[in-house]
Amino acid sequence: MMKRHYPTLAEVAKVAGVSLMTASRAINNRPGVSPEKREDILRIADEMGYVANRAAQKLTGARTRIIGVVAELHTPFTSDLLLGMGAVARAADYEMLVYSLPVCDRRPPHSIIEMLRQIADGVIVILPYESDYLESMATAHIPVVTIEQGIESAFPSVTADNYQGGCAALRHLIELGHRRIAFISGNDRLTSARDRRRAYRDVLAQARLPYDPALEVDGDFLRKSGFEAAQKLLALDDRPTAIFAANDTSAYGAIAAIREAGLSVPGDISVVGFDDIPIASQLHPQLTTIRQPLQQMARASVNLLLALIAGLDAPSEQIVLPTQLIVRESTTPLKVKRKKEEAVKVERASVGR
Amino acid sequence: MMKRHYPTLAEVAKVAGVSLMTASRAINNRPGVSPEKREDILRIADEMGYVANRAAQKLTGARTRIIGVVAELHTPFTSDLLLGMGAVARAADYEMLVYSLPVCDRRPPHSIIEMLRQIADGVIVILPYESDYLESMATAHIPVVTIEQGIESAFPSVTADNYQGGCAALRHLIELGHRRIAFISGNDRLTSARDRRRAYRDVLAQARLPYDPALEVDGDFLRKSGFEAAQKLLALDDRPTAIFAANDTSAYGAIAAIREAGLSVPGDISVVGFDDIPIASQLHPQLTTIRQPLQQMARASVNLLLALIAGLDAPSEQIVLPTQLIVRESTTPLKVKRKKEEAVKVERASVGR
DNA sequence: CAGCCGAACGTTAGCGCTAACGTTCTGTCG
DNA sequence: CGACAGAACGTTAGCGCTAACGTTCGGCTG
Repeated sequence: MMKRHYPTLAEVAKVAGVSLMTASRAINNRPGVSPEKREDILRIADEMGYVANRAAQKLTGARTRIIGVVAELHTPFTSDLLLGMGAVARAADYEMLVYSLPVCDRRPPHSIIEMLRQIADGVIVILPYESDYLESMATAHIPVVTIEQGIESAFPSVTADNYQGGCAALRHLIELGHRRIAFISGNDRLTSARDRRRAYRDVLAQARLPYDPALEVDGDFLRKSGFEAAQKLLALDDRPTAIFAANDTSAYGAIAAIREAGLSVPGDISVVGFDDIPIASQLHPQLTTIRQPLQQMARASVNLLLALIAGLDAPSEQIVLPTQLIVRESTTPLKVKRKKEEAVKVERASVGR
Repeated sequence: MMKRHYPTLAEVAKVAGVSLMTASRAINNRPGVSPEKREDILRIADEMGYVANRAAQKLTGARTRIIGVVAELHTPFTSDLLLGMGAVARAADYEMLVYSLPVCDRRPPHSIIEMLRQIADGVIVILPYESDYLESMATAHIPVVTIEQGIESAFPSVTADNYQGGCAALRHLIELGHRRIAFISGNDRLTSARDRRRAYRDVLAQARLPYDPALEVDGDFLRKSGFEAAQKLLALDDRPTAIFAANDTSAYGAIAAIREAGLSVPGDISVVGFDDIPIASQLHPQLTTIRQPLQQMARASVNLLLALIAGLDAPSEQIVLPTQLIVRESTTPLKVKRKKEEAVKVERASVGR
C-alpha cells in the first residue's frame, strides 16, 4: 500500500499556474474562467488524477452529488429497487450510497440519517415493513423521500397501487368465471396488505358475489402461511375454485398444499399472486400475478428527491404508481372444468366417508 | 423542513463551559479530562443531540468508523453477505455504507473507490463475476479487502473453498453408489466455476471412475443452461444416474428437464447443486447442495479489514473458508434402484426404436 | 523551598474546499 | 478621455473537527 498522496485542488492550481479559486471554478463548471484556461486546468487535473474531496465539499455546504438510501436489504424487492435507483441517479450524475438497516435492532436510527446527512444531498428511505423510526427522521433538515412498502409516512413518497392491483387480480378471476374465490391475506399491520384485502372485498361486492368469511384466511406473506391457509380452504365442504394470495410467496405455499392434496393448479384451482417475484416466471406453474412497478418507483423516487434537492419545494407529494396484471399459467377459465370438477368432488366425497 | 441547526462541538463545549478540545477529548474517550468533567460533557452533548460530523472528522485524517463496501447487488448472495457484514461491523461499532455497482457500465470505477476513501476507513470489494477494475483499485491507499466470487485479486481476500465443495458433492454421489455422474459446468471465466470443474475431474480420477467427455456439459450458471444441458444428457444412450450441477440455479433447470422427460428426481436421477440458495430448502425436491459459508465470509472479511485499519499490516492474507455438504431430497442411493433403472432403460430403448 | 513533573486543560494551525468579497484589466460610451 | 461596467481572476474567511503544541497548577522530591 504505497502512501502516494492524492493531489488536492491547491496542487492542481499550482501546476496550472492559477489560483485555487480559478481551478475550483473551472472544475465545477462555474463562470468566471476563460475557455482556454478552463480547458488547461481540466486537462492538468485529469493528468494528475485529481478527485474532488467530497468530505471537504460537504463541509462548506456545497453539493456532493451523492444520494443516500436507507433500506432493509433482505426485503423482497429491495435490490431491484436499488439497482433501478442507482441507474437513475447515475444518469443524473449522482452517486448513490446505501445504508443497510439491520434486521432487528432498536438502536436509534437518528444517527444513521445524521450520518447520511453529512455525506449526501438527500436521502431516500425504503420503509421497512415494520418500523418505528419515522418520527426521528422528521428533524433531519435534508430532503427525504420515502418508498412505502407497508407503512404510511408524512414525507413525499412513492408507492405502488396495491388496491388497484388487488382489484385487477380479482376481476381477472371473475372474468374467468370463478365465483367461489378465496383470499389469503398478508400481515394487516401493513397498508399494502390492508389495501389488497380491501380490494378483495370491494370487487366481490361490486360483482354481487356473496362474501363468505370462511374464504378469507389470515396469512403473513410467508410461504408457510400460504400452505396452511390453503389446507384450511381445501378442507371446506364447498372449497373455492380460485385463490387470490396476497403475495407470490404465499401463493406458492398455497400451490404446494393444493398439489399435496392431489389437486392441480390451475386444473382444479386457479391461483393469483401479487408482486411478480423473479421466479414467478420460472417455477412451475408460472404464476399469474400482479407486477409491482419497481422501475417506475425507482425512477419516481430519485427524480422526486433530485427535485427537492434542486430546491423545488414540492408540496409533500404522494406518488402512487399503477400495478399490472401478468397472466401466466396458474389461472384458467372455470367453465370448461365445471363438470369434471363436480365429478371429482363427488368421487372424493364418496371415497372419503 | 425546519432549518434547525445541528449543534457543533464548539457549541457543546460552550454550554459545558469548557474548551472545544476538552469536549473533543471527552467525546472521543481520550485521556486528559477529569472523570467529572467528562461525564458532564457527555451528558450535555447527549441533551443537545450532538452528532459528530464525519466529513469534518475525515478531513482531519481521523477515523470515521465507517467501512465502505462495493458490490453488485443483483449477484446471488450479495444481500446475505452484506447483512452479515453489517452485523459484524456494527458489533465493532462501525457503520457500513454500500456502493452498488451498476450492472454493466464501463465508467472508471476509480472514482468510486476514491469517493469511499474520502468517507470510509476501509473498503471491502465483493468482486463481481466479471470485472476489469482491479488494477485501478491498486492505487487507493486505504485498506482494501476483496471477497472473491469469481476473480482472483492481489488484495487480502476471503473466498469460499469451491474445490473442496465440489469434491464433497462428488464424493457424496459416489458414496451413494453412482458411477455414471455428469457435470453441468458454470462459466469457466470464473475461478469458482473452474474449481468446481477441477473437483469433478479429480474426484472421478481418485475414485478410478472413467472420465467420459459426453458427461461434462458446458453451462453458464443460469437455469436455462441447466435445462438444456440436462436434455443433452438425457439423450445419451447410456445416460447418467446422477448430475452435479455447478450451481443451484442450473441444478433446478436440470431437474425441470428431467421431469419434463417423465423421469423423477431422485428416483431416476440424483442431482446435487452448489450454493444452497434460500429456496433450495423450500422447492420440491429440496436440493442436496454445497453451502457457501456466507456468514463466515462476512465475518472474516470485516475482521480482516478492521485489522488492517487498526494498522496491523497483515501480509496480503488469503482466507479460504470451507464449504459444507447439505444432504436433502434430491439425491438417493443408486443400488436399490439398479434393477428398476435397467428395466426402464430397456423398455425405453425398445419403445424408442 | 527551588525545581521539576505530569495531569488537566486551552490555543493554534490546518485538513480541502467554496462563498463572498477584493483586485486588475480591458472595452465602451457619453 | 474619464468614468464605469463587467469579465477574469486572486484573497480571505470559515465549514467542524483534531493533532500538536502551550499553559496552568497541584504535588512530590531532594
